[in-house]
Amino acid sequence: MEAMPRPVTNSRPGRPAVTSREQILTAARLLVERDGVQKLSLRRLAAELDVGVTTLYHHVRDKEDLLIQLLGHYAEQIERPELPSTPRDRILAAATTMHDSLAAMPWAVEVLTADDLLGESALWMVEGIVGGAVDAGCSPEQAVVLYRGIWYYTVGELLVRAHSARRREDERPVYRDNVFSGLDASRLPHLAAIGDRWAELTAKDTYVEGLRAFVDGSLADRSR
Amino acid sequence: MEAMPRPVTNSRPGRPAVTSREQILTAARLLVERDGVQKLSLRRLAAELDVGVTTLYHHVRDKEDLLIQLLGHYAEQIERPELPSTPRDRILAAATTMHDSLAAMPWAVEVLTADDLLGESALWMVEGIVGGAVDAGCSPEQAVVLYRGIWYYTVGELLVRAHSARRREDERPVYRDNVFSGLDASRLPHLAAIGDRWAELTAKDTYVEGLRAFVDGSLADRSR
DNA sequence: GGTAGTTTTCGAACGCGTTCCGAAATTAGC
DNA sequence: GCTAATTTCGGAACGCGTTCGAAAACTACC
Repeated sequence: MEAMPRPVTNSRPGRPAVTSREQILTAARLLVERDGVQKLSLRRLAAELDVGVTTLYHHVRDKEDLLIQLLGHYAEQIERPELPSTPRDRILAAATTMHDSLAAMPWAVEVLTADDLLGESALWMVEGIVGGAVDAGCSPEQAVVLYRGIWYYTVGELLVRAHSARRREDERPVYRDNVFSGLDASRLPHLAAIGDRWAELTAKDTYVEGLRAFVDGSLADRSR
Repeated sequence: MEAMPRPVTNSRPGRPAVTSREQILTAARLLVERDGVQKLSLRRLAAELDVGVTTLYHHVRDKEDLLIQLLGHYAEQIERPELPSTPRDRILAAATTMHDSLAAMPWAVEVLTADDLLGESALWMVEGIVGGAVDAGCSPEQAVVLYRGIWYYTVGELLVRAHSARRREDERPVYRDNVFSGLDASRLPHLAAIGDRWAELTAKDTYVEGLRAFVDGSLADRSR
């Protein structure tokens, strides 16, 4: 974090910058990996870089922007698996990679809704899904609808599960667990029949199961 | 917000409460409807009730708790439509009601991931989905998986769309619009083929379309 | 009436994201 | 060299959610 000697002529007028977007992102990554994303604040980041807090705002628009760019950094490191040649399986594989990669970055959930995805370097996964859909006989419109559905489903799953995981850490009771015990069996017969098993059933990871259902259902009513 | 004269004997020991959960929620609702959810802060709320800020923390655990309870209040007002008798259509109708009700409360997105749903008064929608699935031949396990998939998909759709809507308000450019113009057609052929139409295609509301695909795909591989 | 126990209130303080605006440090033109 | 333009820096301040702890207001019991 040492200020290195700059070239005497710096092409542009104005006060020379003491830091850069690149340095900020590197430091942010360091902080996230060292202390967790919860501890990442602009003030800490500025302190780490030995820079005024507001200085950061000349390089990133706001904290969300920072996190999005950080996500982009990580997205470049996602290793790209060999996608299957069958269209349907290609869709499933790309979506699963997308999901698992994001699930492996627990801090990412805070910005998941921000952008359709993780940046240019991760578009190959979108391509895998859209291309698979087209190869399976979908029109471009249907392919985009399919991709968006997968994205919604994936984001929802990640956010809801991350939230309930955080709750469990804080030892706050999960709301539903209490409600499902004493249900009015005449008004809500099926829920009452499930009863206590609800907690157990919602604990299971069923991402791929739902994904398969969604993809198969989408491909079933494609044109031609 | 006047302190009304209390009965001389108050059953419980301790300093008498100057406000109640009920009053807090009512005031919060007022603030939300008057100034929007963005302006709802515990400080404003305390000022509205003429009460110290920290006093609120004896009636609600934190702001998220407040919003969840607020959501529960609103959920009671969701009018309950006649659900179709066909299992599949019943699922679709219940899910659509769930989605549309939440979409009509734009402030609700801030807590959507918090709970599986909107409180006890809205369980009839869950019952509609789970019951429909069971009536269609699903096992209880499959029914719960189906419900959770719908919930993930719905939450994801609401959050992503709410986020991009907020972006549009702030006049921040949507990231993807810029990226999709110049794509490497050799690496990402299908995305390049779609090109500029991406923005237009993602603008459309395709919730029900995806929902139908998901439900049909789930029901297709049910037991028996 | 006094004292103990209980519950609620609320001011003070912390760290946070963000905005404002004047100061500082550089280049370009004279 | 001087001045103007330009760009970045960073201190001060705002409102926010949240925590802490001491004081207040009540009941119950002696």
